[in-house]
Amino acid sequence: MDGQPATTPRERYRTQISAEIKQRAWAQIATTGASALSLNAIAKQMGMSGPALYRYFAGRDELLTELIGDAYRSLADALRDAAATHGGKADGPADLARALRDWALADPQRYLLIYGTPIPGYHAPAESTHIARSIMELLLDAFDGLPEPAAEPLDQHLAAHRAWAGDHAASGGVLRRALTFWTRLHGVISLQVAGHFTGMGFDPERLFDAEVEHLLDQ
Amino acid sequence: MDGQPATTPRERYRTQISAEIKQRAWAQIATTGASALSLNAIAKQMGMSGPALYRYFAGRDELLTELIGDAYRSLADALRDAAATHGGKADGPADLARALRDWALADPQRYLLIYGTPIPGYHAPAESTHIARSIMELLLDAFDGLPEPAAEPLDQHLAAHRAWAGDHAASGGVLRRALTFWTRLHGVISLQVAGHFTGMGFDPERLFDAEVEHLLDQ
DNA sequence: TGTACATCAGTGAACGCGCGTTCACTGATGTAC
DNA sequence: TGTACATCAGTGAACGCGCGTTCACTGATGTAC
Repeated sequence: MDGQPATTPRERYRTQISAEIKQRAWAQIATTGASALSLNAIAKQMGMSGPALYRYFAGRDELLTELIGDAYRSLADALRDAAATHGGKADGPADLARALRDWALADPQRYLLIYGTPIPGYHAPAESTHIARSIMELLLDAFDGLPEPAAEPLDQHLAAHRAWAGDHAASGGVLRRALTFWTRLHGVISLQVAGHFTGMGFDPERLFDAEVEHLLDQ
Repeated sequence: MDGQPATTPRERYRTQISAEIKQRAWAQIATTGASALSLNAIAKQMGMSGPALYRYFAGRDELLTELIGDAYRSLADALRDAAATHGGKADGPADLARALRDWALADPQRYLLIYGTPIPGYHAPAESTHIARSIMELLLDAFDGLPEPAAEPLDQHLAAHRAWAGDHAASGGVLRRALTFWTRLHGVISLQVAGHFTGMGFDPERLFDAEVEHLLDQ
């Protein structure tokens, strides 16, 4: 009758519990940071015993791996949405910038899980490399076709070392602008998220907006 | 006979052991990161029992506080040296940029101790605010007196919210350029240190140098 | 120079904690005939 | 519809670990007379 793959009650239950574990893991990370992520603490919150979680994740590292994957995917989605809703290309980069910023500030620890201090002894899953690359492609798309400013020495180097651009046929100038865009945004965001602007008096958003403004005449 | 404050053998011994503790703490941080800093592990390395360290530091937090203070001071010194050795002002900012980069890459974990993900439950000592401010003053000095480019809307906002500039009489344009300089450099450095450039193919140093190049016509 | 005392670095045992992970198990839910 | 079996979520005890920190103590070093 229905063509969808049948989902048994047990399967539904499984995915539900699995989702709750992740959700509580995120809540924990949001308050105490990723290094304090504890399976036992999550289990206790859910009214279960610690070993029960091993029915859902092979261990702490696997849970962390899934969380990092989710974070990456969530960011990629947010940027893809921002790129899609804006048809006209002229404001493309600016929209991506604001999407990145909103995503980062919505949950700073989630941002830091990806772009913050690497967790000692932990190696990012291979999947994250793919997602990171697809994010870069979104950036390249946003800059591709914009009026190109004067060429710079860096353009040649990037054009010659474009492994990160995949199949994208972006010019050296586009590569440079997209990459510079990316590093500048992270400069403002990471300093803000780590609290280095607190007490300085100015509004970080103004600083961020100014960086975005400079994109087009960069 | 000698006017210096007398240093007894005991005092000398104390400062020596104290220094060795810190040194081993740094070595530990360099390999496993700050969150894994362990008093017991340090004591074991030194062939002492754990509680012995309490003769030198009131606890783990105090040791961390001192390390962070040392890191801040070390960075401030490096930047001050870079500012001092260069008499001509034109290249001042570029020298500061390279000093910052060299300092960060010489010991990435030390850089991350300050600019990376904040340690959960730990609050930076008040001293670090002072040092951070003195660093910003070095930046302002470096930009002060350079030919000023066109004014920007951000200039006014910064001129009106200049708590972080202390007594410095820098113009809005100088405030903006110094601050933007700072965030852009951290963008490149933090992404590199967190490993987000690995496998991308290009040379991060070229990207950094390009950012520095843009300083003067910013 | 010698003796009595004070200082203080370091020890070892102990406390209480939480962690990740394994293991044999109970008991409920689903499946096959 | 009913019975026999398989699946599998969750439990509780246990292992071994390392952590920060306290406490009463030993023994060496320094100080005062």
